[in-house]
Formats: sequence, C-alpha cells, structure tokens
Amino acid sequence: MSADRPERRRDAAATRRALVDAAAALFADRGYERTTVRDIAARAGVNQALLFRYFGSKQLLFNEVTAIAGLRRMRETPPEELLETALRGLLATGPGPASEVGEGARRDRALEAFLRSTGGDAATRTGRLLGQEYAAVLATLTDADDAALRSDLILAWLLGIGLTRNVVRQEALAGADPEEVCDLVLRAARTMLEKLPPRQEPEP
Amino acid sequence: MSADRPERRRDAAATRRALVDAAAALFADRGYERTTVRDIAARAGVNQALLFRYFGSKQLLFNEVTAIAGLRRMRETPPEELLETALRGLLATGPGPASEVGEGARRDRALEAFLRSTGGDAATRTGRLLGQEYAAVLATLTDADDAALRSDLILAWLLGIGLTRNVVRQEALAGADPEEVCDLVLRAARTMLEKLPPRQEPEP
DNA sequence: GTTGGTTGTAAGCGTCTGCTTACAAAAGGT
DNA sequence: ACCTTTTGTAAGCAGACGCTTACAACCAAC
Repeated sequence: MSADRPERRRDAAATRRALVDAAAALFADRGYERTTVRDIAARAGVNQALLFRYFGSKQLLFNEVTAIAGLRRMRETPPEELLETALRGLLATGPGPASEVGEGARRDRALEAFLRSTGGDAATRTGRLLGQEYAAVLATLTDADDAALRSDLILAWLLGIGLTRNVVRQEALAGADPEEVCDLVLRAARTMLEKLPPRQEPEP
Repeated sequence: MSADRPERRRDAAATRRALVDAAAALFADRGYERTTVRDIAARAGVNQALLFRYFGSKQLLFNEVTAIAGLRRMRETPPEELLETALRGLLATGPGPASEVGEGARRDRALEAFLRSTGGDAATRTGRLLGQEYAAVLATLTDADDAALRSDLILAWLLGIGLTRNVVRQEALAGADPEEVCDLVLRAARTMLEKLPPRQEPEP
C-alpha cells in the first residue's frame, strides 16, 4: 500500500509487470489464440504499442508468462514431492475466479494458460520444454528400464486432470475433494513409480 | 472404382462428404481456431461458400466432425472393452500422417481435433458431452461410491495421453510400444476400476 | 425448348488481427 | 536553461478472418 518512493507516474518496470499479469490472466482464461494484444493492453491499462516495445511480440510475451514462471517453480521442489505438489496445484484451482486480487492468490495460471492453448506452435513448444523437465525428475522415482515412459504417462495424467477439471469442467472431477483425488491418483501412480513416498493418513 | 451410375459432375452429397473429410483432417491437424474455412474448402476442392450453404457455419461443421462421429463410435463398444479400445485408438495414431488415403486408415481424428481445440467454447462443449457419455460407461466398472470421480480420472488420463502423444509429442510416450503403454495404464487403472478384465498375456 | 429449382463460383463486405510508425510528454543529466 | 533519452499515445497498415451476395452453369420435368 504505502510506497516510500514518491510514486513515479511513468514507470517502465511497473507497466511491464502490469502487462505480464494481464497476459497471464487472459491467456489462462482464453488461451493463446483467443487472447488479443489489445485485450492484454486494455486490461493492463496501457497502450498496446508498449507490449511490442517491451516484449517484441505476442509470442514472446506468452513465453515469458508460461515457460519462465513454470520452470522456476518446478526447480524448487524435491522430486519425491513433485507429483503431489503439482497435483495439488492443479486441484487448488477451484471453479470460478475465486478471490482475484490478493497476494497469495496467484496460482498455477501458467499451466492453465498452456492447457487452453494446445494446438498452436506457441504452447506446444513450451509445453514440450516444461514436460521434459518434469519427466526427467519423475523418472528418478523408478528403477524400471522404461522409466521415461512411466514418467511421461504420469505427466500425461496431470495434463488430462488439469484439462478435465479446469477447462472442460467435467462435473465429478471439477467438484471433487482434492484429498480424495490425491489418494486415488497417487495410489495408482505408485504402480508405476515405486519410489513414491507412501501417503500419510491425514489425521490419526 | 467402377460406379454403375454414370458419375454425376454435380453432386451435393459428394461435396458435403468432401467438406466433412477435409474439415476432419484439418481440425485434427491444426485445431479449430487455426483452421480457416478457406483451408477446408480448398482441401475439399470446392468453393468456400458451399461450406456455409451445407453447414451454416464453421462451428456447426466442427460439431458434425467431432461430436457426431465420436459418439457413434463409442456406443458400439461394450463397457469393459471401452478403456482398452479407446486407449488403443489413441495409440494407433502414430507420428506422421502414415498412409493418408485408403479405407481402413480413417482413425480417431475426431478426438485429435478436439484435443487441439481446447479453450474455445467450440471444443469445450462437445468435449463435455462426449466425456459424460464415456464416463457414464466407465463408471459401471466399479462398485465404489465415488465411481463418477474414478471414471473421470481415467478419462482424464486418456485425454492427457492423447495430448502428450499426438500434440505435444513428448518423446518417450510418442515413440512407445502400444502394448507396453496398455500394460502400464491398464494395470494402474485397475486400482480404480476393479471390474476391468485382467490383461491376457499377448502370446503364450 | 422453356421453366424452375439445385449446385457451383467470383467477388467483396465489414471486422478483427498482430504489428509499425510518427509524434508528444515526462524524466534526467549538465 | 538546454538537450537527450525514456515512457507513453494515437493512428493506421496490410493481411486474414467468417460470412454474404449476385450471378452463372447444370440438370430434371414438362
């Protein structure tokens, strides 16, 4: 709220941030193709030409919003927690925009943006990039010689769950209790990744 | 080849079919948004105005291509074979266009079209429709009281596998042996759907 | 051979798209 | 004060988009 600096009226860094935030929200809501640079600029409250000054193109802004944020997050999580963490991140995205503003409310919109943008080269590339990083980590959780395939399958499951829950909004999954979903998925996943830590009982 | 009828040069039914086929292929390759009515008409070898005469709009043509075909196929498969059949259909979609022409080569392009078109209202609606039908069938394979959730999760997995293999083309999964994928997935799925038939050993 | 509905085409309408350009207002250094 | 650089804006370009219209070619019935 209270900024000690005397509030610059022209602030490149601030408008850059505004553009990134607006783009993240819109890409997540509508996907890449259906989001226009004019939409983004309007939501950020700035002129659309600035988008090109700061990011070069719509595509580069999309990369900034999805790939960069996603990668950073992943690298901070230890392998054996990665699946559950990602799964919970996915499930935390409740229906409706929830409390849009606020500090801790910034969720996994990057993944959602990616999910809604499949098909174009845009998302396919960054998707593969992110996917390979995730898969590599998950593959350390099994000694089977088809570790890569197993981790890809688990990853595919995450994608599908995100798609079904947040985009298609299939009823049973969209409204399900995250705990129950975690339980079912992790139990099945342990068929493939034998080093997954056993689920702890929620409350004794 | 040899048609006993003397080959009409103007044939509404034939051009309708040509439009549907062209649309199916293009929607599958590029998704809804990135496929233009001009592309479709060009591929079908007809004037684009005919698309509107026969289908009313791009959206209605998309519905015809995805929902109708997908539903028809599903209803012909008994429940306990549905998962494996759908999974194999997905996996049969090898990389590259394979042998494009030919009779038996018409594959699950409808699902692929849907997968590449997530985000727009277009695919979300028909996706939910198809999904509910599939889920209802899969739900008969368990007695658990969260049957709906379980079948949604399995369905989500199929979506994710299709996405990862055919759109994102993640390496390990895209190049994997269908048998091995089936084995892994069905074994894990049996954790949730206990009435799934046990896998038979391929060759004794 | 004329008529009348069907099938096909060429051209274009209005709108939206990503992106560029020309220029003004503010900030900062000297 | 002056000048340069940074930050912002208004206007518009060229192309693509979904869709419509006006009209020609074909075919069957009479």
